[in-house]
Amino acid sequence: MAVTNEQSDRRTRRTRLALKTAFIELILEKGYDAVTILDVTGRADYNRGTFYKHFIDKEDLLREIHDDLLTDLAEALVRPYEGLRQVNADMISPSILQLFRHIESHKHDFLALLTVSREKLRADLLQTFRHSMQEDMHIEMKPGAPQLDYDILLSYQTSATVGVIMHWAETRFRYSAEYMTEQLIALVNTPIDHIVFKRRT
Amino acid sequence: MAVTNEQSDRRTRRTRLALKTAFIELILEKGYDAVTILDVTGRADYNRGTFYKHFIDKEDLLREIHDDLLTDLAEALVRPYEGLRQVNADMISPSILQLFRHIESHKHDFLALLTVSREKLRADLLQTFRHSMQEDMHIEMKPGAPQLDYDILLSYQTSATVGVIMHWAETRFRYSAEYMTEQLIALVNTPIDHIVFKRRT
DNA sequence: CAGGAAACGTTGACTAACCGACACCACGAC
DNA sequence: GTCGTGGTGTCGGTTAGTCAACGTTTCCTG
Repeated sequence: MAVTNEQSDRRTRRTRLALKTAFIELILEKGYDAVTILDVTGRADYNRGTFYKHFIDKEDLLREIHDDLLTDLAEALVRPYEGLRQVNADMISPSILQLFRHIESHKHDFLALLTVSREKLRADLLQTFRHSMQEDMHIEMKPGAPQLDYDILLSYQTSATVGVIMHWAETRFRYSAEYMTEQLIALVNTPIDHIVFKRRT
Repeated sequence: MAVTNEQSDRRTRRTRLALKTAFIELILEKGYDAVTILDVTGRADYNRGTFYKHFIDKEDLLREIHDDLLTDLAEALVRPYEGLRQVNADMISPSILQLFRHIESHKHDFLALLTVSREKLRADLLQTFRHSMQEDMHIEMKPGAPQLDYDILLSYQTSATVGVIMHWAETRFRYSAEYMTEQLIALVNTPIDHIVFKRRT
């Protein structure tokens, strides 16, 4: 049997979404291991057999949720750059904001994935962001500035961004996407020698 | 073709509920007359043809929502009395609370019906409440108390209750079901001659 | 360890929902 | 006038989801 359709039929879209949503809720409530297929289909109000029309097993469903999220995030990150011939520093902020807003609107997905596999999520975020930035552009230094290596710059920036995102999630998204963006952009724009670290008295 | 079953199949339950919910949302957004079948099925994400598998037309759908609500309310009203041989005054409060809680949890339905046909809703509420109380019980006066006519008592009580509910809805359910119950019970228990109406100075 | 419950994974017959197409209206625009 | 444009109601063929049933595995508890 061919893998059949993708999202063409309303019914499949509805069902897959309902199963994913139910799964995420249940993971947050009782933890990944404790969730059964029966739980998922029960919560979503579908027949148990229907699950197997769409997914191989629990891991398969989780993997798809994971992949969906990462794909969407990568897309949100580069969408603001679409059509632009070159990207100046002032275009970074909208892009980061898009990214943070998307995370905020999918915070349950994010938290569920976080509880299941924190380090895998971090690693995949790093890899995805790096990859989609690398695909989309390269850099060129203004004359007089020190020449920077793009690969190193990317490592620096993506690590910092992902670090902030993980912290944001782990503190349960206390602040708004707007505030987080503001802070991150401020950090990017502040040379380290403008900051004074003082020893606690 | 037999009328088939009622709510047996998950699919029919899902679909009917989704269509009803979408319809209610749309009524509140743009008004009953402006809502098309295409709007409803679009919002609910179902094929237009599916609508006609379940409902004859827009009025049919509205009528069903209306009937559902009234049936549920009547049921909520008498459920607390179930199994009791006799009902004393102190059992009224839980019953009213049940009723108000149910309305609160279906406030969108209520508001939608309110905007479509205010007076029909009031009339049907009166009729339904009166009917389900009349079915369930009769009264007996304690010796020494003035002998009251049950039919008149019912008119008095149901009108008062429905009046309070309508006011509650029209002020967009500002207060909680608990508060409304408290107030209504206090009114029932306060003889009119304990209240002093003063002319505004 | 045995026995039983609970979840799994799969099957097959049935049916709701899908989609695209049809003809029919109502209405406003040109 | 008539030409869209947009909503209605209906149809037939196709496909997703339903339910009940099956044997299997897993895991707990007496």
